[in-house]
Amino acid sequence: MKYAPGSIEEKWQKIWEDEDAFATAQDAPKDSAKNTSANAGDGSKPNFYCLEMFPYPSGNIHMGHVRNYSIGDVLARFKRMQGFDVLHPMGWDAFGLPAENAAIKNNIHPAKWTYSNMAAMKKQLQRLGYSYDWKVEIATCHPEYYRWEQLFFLHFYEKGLAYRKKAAQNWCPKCNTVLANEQVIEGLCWRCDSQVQQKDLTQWFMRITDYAEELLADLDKLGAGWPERVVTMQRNWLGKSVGAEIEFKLAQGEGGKNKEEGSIKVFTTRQDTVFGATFMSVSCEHPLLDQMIAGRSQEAEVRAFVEELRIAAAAGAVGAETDEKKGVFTGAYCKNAFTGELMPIYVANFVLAGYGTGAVMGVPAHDQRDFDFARKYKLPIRVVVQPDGEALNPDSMEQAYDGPGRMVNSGLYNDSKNEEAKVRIADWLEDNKLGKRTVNWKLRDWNISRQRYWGAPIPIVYCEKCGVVPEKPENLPVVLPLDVQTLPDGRSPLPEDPNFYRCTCPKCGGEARRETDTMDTFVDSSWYFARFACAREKDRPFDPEALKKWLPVDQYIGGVEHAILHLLYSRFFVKALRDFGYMQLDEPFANLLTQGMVLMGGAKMSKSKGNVVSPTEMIEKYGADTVRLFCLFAAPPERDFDWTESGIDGAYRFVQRVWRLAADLIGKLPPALACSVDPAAVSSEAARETIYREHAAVKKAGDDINNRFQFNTAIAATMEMVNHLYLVKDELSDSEEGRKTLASSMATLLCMLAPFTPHMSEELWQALGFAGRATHQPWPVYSDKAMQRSIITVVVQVNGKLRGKLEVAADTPAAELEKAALAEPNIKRHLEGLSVKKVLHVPGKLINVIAS
RNA sequence: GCCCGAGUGGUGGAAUAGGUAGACACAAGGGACUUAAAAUCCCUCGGCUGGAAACGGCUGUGCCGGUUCGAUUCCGGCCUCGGGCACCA
Repeated sequence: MKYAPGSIEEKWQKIWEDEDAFATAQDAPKDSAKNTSANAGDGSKPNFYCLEMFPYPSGNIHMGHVRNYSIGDVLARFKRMQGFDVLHPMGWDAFGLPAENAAIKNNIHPAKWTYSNMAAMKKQLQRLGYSYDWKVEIATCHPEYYRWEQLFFLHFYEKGLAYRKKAAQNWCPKCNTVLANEQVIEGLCWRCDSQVQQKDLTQWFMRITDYAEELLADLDKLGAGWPERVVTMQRNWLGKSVGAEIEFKLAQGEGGKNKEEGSIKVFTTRQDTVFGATFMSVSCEHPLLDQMIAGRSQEAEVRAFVEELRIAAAAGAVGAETDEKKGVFTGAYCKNAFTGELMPIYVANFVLAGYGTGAVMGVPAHDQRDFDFARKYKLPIRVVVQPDGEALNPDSMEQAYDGPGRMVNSGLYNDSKNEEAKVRIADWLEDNKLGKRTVNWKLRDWNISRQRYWGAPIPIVYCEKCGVVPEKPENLPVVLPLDVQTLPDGRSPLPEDPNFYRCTCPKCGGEARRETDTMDTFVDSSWYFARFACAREKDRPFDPEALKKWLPVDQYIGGVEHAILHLLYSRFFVKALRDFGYMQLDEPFANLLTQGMVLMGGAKMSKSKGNVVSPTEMIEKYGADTVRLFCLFAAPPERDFDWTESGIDGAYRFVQRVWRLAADLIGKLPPALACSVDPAAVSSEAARETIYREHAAVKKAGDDINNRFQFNTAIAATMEMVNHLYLVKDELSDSEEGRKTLASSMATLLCMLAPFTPHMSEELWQALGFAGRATHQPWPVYSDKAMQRSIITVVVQVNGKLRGKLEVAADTPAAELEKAALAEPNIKRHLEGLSVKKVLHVPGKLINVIAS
């Protein structure tokens, strides 16, 4: 019986499909509720939602997909064997730019390109034997999907959570569209690495900042189920700073001829250092700037400086910490209400217009950047916080001091701790209406407008009479027209397609123009996991009962590159949908596994580097089972691993080794179930040892899969079992009890391998004459009794060093054991000339003789 | 600069609760089978070292120190690599 993976795999994929082997009970029972306990006790089947990040239909799956989906599939299959009702769906993140680029390049319609890619990739996924319930497949480019997204947009709009704003936006010249802040990585476009520019545009925003506090607070809830670094990355991205806003009134400076009106507000986390504020710096976009410099001798110089910064920003030369701190005096002053002193106002290149108030009070003694700036422009430095046991001298300081200490030069706050002063000064600001406590976030609202064609239309209409008018829910979906020609320069055809943009105003019925921007595709992927729970729902986006049953996702698996983008947007969406009344859920993903990359020669696989391994070729050569097995055996899932030819060869060898082992036993074994032989019922040592190893392997593999996602060691456990079975199979084949033992072990082995190499397991399960399907077997149950060995090895140490081993009966009394340990020749030798102080005994493990 | 994570054989990696370091593989070497090769099956495999052998000794988990009968594991300090954030006031 030769191992021919191709035909076996095809055979079983067909059978699984015919038998609808991976169907989920989509009609949730009426009183369903999230129930993830394997022993619910009430007879209902516990449920488990296993989800892998759905792919963009580029046309071909790559090894990263194979790894991602193999991890998910092992878990889904394992959970089914454990008795869970498992939802394991797959779909397509089908809108997006590559479809348009391909359209331009190959002169094919984006829709056609996308749909044929989806079909091709679906075949590839099926070829890998993944246990998806394809009946709930979804594609975000389908109007039946995005109609609900458009409905959600109307809710966002109605609640003021979607709004239009003109502002400087991140613009990618290559993609011809704006980008959200999250999509700009170190000043470059996340997709094409082009230098991002700034452009003034009117765009639609989602008010994600309204949820900042909750997004931050709920990170704590995720703690146990999410990798710490993802939580940290989100926390940093939200960027909460607690401090105060302080108002500084403009004041008459020397020879001031200008009328000084208004005030400059700053945000600071260090209001305790306000007595040390000796100058003010503002961004070049500060609203009071024009007024401050108008007619002053400094005007020309300031304008030149501002222009210089603007050119740099437009070219994408975004400021970095390493850039030289530069500024120009405006000629204007403001007054520090605490010291009564005048503070010169500078325009400075390091002040961000978009953070805080666009103005910063300069406290040179206690902020490094202000310190550098003050030294450069000869501005006064005043120490107001003294660290314990050290006296800072403003003239000799070499760097700012930003640690804790006692207040000095700060009027009535002197001598108090700076943390106390922080509170009292905040109180004072509020009492005297010169400021207030406030919180600042790094998080910005989410720009979701894209000047692209292949996306979900934003359901908004512009009417000359009524202004911005939301589409009526009953008019949804606003269908993206498919009968358009993509434009060669990448611009969207929608603004030039009257059939699309011409419409009637939902309010007054007059002629109006449709919004021609489409939604960021990250909107599409921010709620797909919920739709999977009730994908066939026709008249509403969700069936609340189904959501209650399946959400949150019990295990979400995907690449860490989505740590901020997708995972943050999805969390926001769930909270918003909850507030719209669609779900009772705070967080979408209870547990998150971020899998590592598949590398080749230490580098990420990429076409340009020429180090790509095609999954299709590998499957042809070795079969899907081997490819799956290797992806999981090479390393633990979170870690990157290197693809090696010899590595997959090894996996292939193992698969064949199992095959030969079973082939040799076909027709010789009685039908059996996993773990079905009582060790007390066998007489031979070989049989007992085999049963012992069988149960130990089940325990280890189950633990490794369930609690640790350590698939590599779970596989290692099956390998050890196979190695052992090779050694004993001839001996055991000779007796009735031996054949029973072998049959039980083989059943156990095939069950344990079923999540990893499902086709081979099915085929051998059938060939050995076992009943039913390997896929539908319960996960084997080990018994502690079967794992009790009668002879155990006890390690003997002298002063913590291994000096000998004792093979003894497991029930040897402790005193006798210790005696035997001391009598062991090598131990005796090491104790020569020493006196025994103590004998430490860890039962069943070791004896440590402490002597000196 | 700040915040995470990781450093273990020739290689990928094990050691789950402080208790036999190197499971399981890959590579390498040897043997059996074969006319031969491949495949397969079996054995060896951290370094140094004693012994004919059986079996021992020393050393060893990035570096230095600490706690402990005992440390890859805990604590303190450092080094290197990887990742994230980065003019955030």
